[in-house]
Amino acid sequence: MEKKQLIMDKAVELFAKQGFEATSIQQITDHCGISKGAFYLSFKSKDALIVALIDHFMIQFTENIDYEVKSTKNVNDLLYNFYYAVFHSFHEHSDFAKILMKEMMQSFDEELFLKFHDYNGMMEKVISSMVERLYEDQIEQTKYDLMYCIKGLMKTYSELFIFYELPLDLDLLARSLSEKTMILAENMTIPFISNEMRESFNHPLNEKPSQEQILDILEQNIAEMEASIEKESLVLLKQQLLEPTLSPPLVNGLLENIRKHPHCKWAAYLLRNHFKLEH
Amino acid sequence: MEKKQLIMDKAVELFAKQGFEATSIQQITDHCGISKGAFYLSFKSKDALIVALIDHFMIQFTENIDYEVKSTKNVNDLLYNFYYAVFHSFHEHSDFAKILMKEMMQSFDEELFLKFHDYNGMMEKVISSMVERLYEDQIEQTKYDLMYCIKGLMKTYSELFIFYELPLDLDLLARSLSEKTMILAENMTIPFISNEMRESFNHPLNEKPSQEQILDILEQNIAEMEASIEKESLVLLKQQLLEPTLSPPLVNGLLENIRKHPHCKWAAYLLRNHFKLEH
DNA sequence: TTGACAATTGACCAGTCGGTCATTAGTATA
DNA sequence: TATACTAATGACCGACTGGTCAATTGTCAA
Repeated sequence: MEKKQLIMDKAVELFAKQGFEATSIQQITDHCGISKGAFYLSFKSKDALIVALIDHFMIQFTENIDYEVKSTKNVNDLLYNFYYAVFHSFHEHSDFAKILMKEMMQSFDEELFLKFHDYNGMMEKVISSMVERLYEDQIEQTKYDLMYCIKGLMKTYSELFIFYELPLDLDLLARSLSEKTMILAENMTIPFISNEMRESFNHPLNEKPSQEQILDILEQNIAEMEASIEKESLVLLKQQLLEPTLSPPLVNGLLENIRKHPHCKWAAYLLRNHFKLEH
Repeated sequence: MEKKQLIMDKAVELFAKQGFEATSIQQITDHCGISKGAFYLSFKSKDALIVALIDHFMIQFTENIDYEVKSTKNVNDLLYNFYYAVFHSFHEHSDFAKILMKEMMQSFDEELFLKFHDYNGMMEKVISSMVERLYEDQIEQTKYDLMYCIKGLMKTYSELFIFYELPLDLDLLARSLSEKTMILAENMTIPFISNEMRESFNHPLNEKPSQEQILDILEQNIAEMEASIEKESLVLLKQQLLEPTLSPPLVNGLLENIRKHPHCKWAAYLLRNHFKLEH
């Protein structure tokens, strides 16, 4: 299994440098010191590799931001923590961030397109819930504009340190962008994005995952993990999913146990939303 | 020569739909109803085609915005006219805008990268001069942040109607974004982008074109045009460049004559900057 | 040491690509 | 009609791609 990880690590490097289409499997396997045949023992195709990469990183990214927003109690810290977490994640995985920015715009493959669409929808949900917590119904008219401004700031300021390799003052950046966001939220009067407009490029794909789907993922995670606190926590959470007996603090603690494990991030995100825990 | 235009038109359609790399020359020639060999009578390679496309549209785009900003007398209309012109151009050439957004991020080819860099630099100059006219030295600290916010708004709101095909209320959009920009300019206090930072991803490429270079371009334009008012204007402007005799209004009138002709946009832009005409 | 099994290899395949060029079709002049 | 010229064609080329699979190597229990 660590062969899979090796391939993913080296592939991310090459994709970031040259792009997905421009990188051949031969290059990847040369870079790994393995044969071409060995690649196909770990991934059934080149497309399967990029899908695995996107899932691997996007799940971590989405979960991190979601957790940060949900676990911030003081509303005054919300924007700061959000931006800090966003750019911290981008910076930590800057090679993947490069791939994301390059390929997101031109995923002609149906499966990839839907994937990006889904993760985009999740991110919008996180931003939306943050905006609602911040301003409740004060900015009903301009809510969607504010969300798009936040996304615009994220994108533009990301490019600065993703494509140019600058030292990054995360604290200053988060303070600067949260100030900009607050200024906009409190002064905007002319919305451009209406409710109907948003619905016309609707998100019919972003269905809530059913309990069965969550169960599947849990069982899969449990199966592929060695004995550990994380594994026991997963088993307990699975029981809780089937028949709730534990109190919220206990459930929350179990989630804290598993969320640090990279392979459990997705399960943690789904369960947190399922149990409607705010932190 | 109109074969060249046919190929460019059809290629833009296909590139917008499928991307540059994913579109083969065979597809383009099939779509044009010509043979593969005929393609190579008009362009020496596939790369030469995309370079020609980028130049063709970027020159028009840059020139349009520059003209709009320079010719707006009333400072109160400046932002509105700027955004209106930007999105009007994007909308008018939405197929090319798609290509631009997709390929700009991943131009591994040295020549293309420098081209994008150059046009980006020109666009920043236009925005910079606009910001300076609007706020002079009131916002020295936050000037670059404001510029990046403007670019962020442009990018994010472009996606709305470039990738989803929505009806576009240009007036509302321009009003909405210019309000946002003004709010930011007047209230921002925490800059993130410092002078030193900007210099570290510097623009050493964006040299002023020399008089000789402008002359070259003028002569090239004159040579490939049939007799017309535009051609005569070009000849007069060439003389003016060599030894200035005409008064500013006359020069301005000549520029007005040529700027509507697609092939003269570039010359008009260069000359306007050379003669330092404000409108 | 043997033999059964799993892991790994890289030559090979069919297909696509950008690009070339001998050949052909079209056209205007004499 | 014959000639001279250009415009246009598409079969062909070499390079490279993602993917396969018979052959080889490595591993470990008997």
